[in-house]
Amino acid sequence: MHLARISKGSLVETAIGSLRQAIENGHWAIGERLPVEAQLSESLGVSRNTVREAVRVLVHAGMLETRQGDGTYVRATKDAGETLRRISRAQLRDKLEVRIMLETEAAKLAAERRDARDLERMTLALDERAKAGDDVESRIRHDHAFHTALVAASHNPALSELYDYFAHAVTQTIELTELDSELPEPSQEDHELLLAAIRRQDSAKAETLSRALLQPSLQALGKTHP
Amino acid sequence: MHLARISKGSLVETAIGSLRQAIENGHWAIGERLPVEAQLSESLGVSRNTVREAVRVLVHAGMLETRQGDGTYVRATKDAGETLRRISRAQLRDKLEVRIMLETEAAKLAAERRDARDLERMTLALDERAKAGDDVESRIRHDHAFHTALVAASHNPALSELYDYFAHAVTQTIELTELDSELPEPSQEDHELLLAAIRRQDSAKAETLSRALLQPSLQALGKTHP
DNA sequence: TGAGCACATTCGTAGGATGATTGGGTCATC
DNA sequence: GATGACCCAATCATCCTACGAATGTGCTCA
Repeated sequence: MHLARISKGSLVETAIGSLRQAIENGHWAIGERLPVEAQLSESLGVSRNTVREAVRVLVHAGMLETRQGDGTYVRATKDAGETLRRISRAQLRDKLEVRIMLETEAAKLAAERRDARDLERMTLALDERAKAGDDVESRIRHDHAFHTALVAASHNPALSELYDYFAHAVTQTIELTELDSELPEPSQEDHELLLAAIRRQDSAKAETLSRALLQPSLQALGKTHP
Repeated sequence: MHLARISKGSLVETAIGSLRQAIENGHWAIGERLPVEAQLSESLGVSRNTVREAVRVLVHAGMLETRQGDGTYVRATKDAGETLRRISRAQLRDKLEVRIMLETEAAKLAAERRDARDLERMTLALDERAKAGDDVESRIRHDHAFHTALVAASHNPALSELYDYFAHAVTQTIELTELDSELPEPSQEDHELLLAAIRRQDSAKAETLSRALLQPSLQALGKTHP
């Protein structure tokens, strides 16, 4: 049996929740200035230190902005941190699916936008990957470098950042659950073909090959895996 | 001429950077316990309050975990918050491009996985959108509901969360820069066709229609827009 | 009019004090 | 020996007061 915890969390967490909800409900509009810390401290019934920790968290979540000597202002009504927290709780299969779609779209764009430097980086990483041979640790490192270079060749920084996050999240989960051995590993040839498609700017082929690269891993995962 | 700022930010920000780098460099392994607050306070040369604010931020970034009466432990070596911060700084065009690719992939999946409830929600939202007529505020609200329902029909929570974030980020930026009037608005017919494709599980058509829906907006944006 | 300065306001940092929680050790009991 | 109650040190959580730093405002004075 599972008993719910009595306390909903620390005072700081409660304060974060109150402030977040007030902002999401539009209690303060974007650009508007919040009451001063002392005022918030009194309203929330906690000390100024506690308010400061809560505000600092929301600042890093992109909701607030503080300016010393001026005040605290609302920057956004959506909590970016909460978004990632929910994503991190998603199932491995779903995260891997997102990673694959990000990489596939990146491959398409890369085929259209790649320049000489992009090709150079991808080629180098792939060569190193081949040289790694049975050195698993080295092969994984250069494999990662190749995929990162591929996504970077899309010349979309937002996409690159997002891919890095999902690739890292997926890798870490796989390592922690020790699923490595159960998952199929894409061959060097598949990688070479993908790079070749991008080199000759064959966007459609790059899409197909990229998707095929990790699709087996996705199918090896049941919906039951965390 | 532009002079670099002397200080990289407040002491708390500096402390966050130090701790983050130490963790990323593996100074403490995952699961390992950090020194106590007093120790960190001395090592970083800042007060304990400052350390606490920094640690609290990293806890919400998913890197650390604190347990009262026990200690502070490393949970991950990548800072999820930093990822979103970089994404939020990306150009509007890049974010819109990511939003479009997320929605397009979602449309494909939705065509395969949608159930009766999904179709019901999408149909309802689209009908309301039509009824809204010249009521811009209402039309936007139901348009948003339709797109959210469409992505939800992919039955991938991670994808849904991600889409919500980008849709929100794009919408907010557009509103703040008052670009609304310059951007083309997809017609009701285009939406109806997309829903029809999803209803008859025509994945390929859903992909094409979804991409076509927002592609004009993307092209209306130059790389120069923030 | 305009430049510069004084000042109140506000966030930033420091240090100490106390409470709450946890984990481990001790010890009596069976 | 196993078990449970209890104590205790370590650690985070919260609060308080004080002072520093930065900002915006309004006033002074040339």
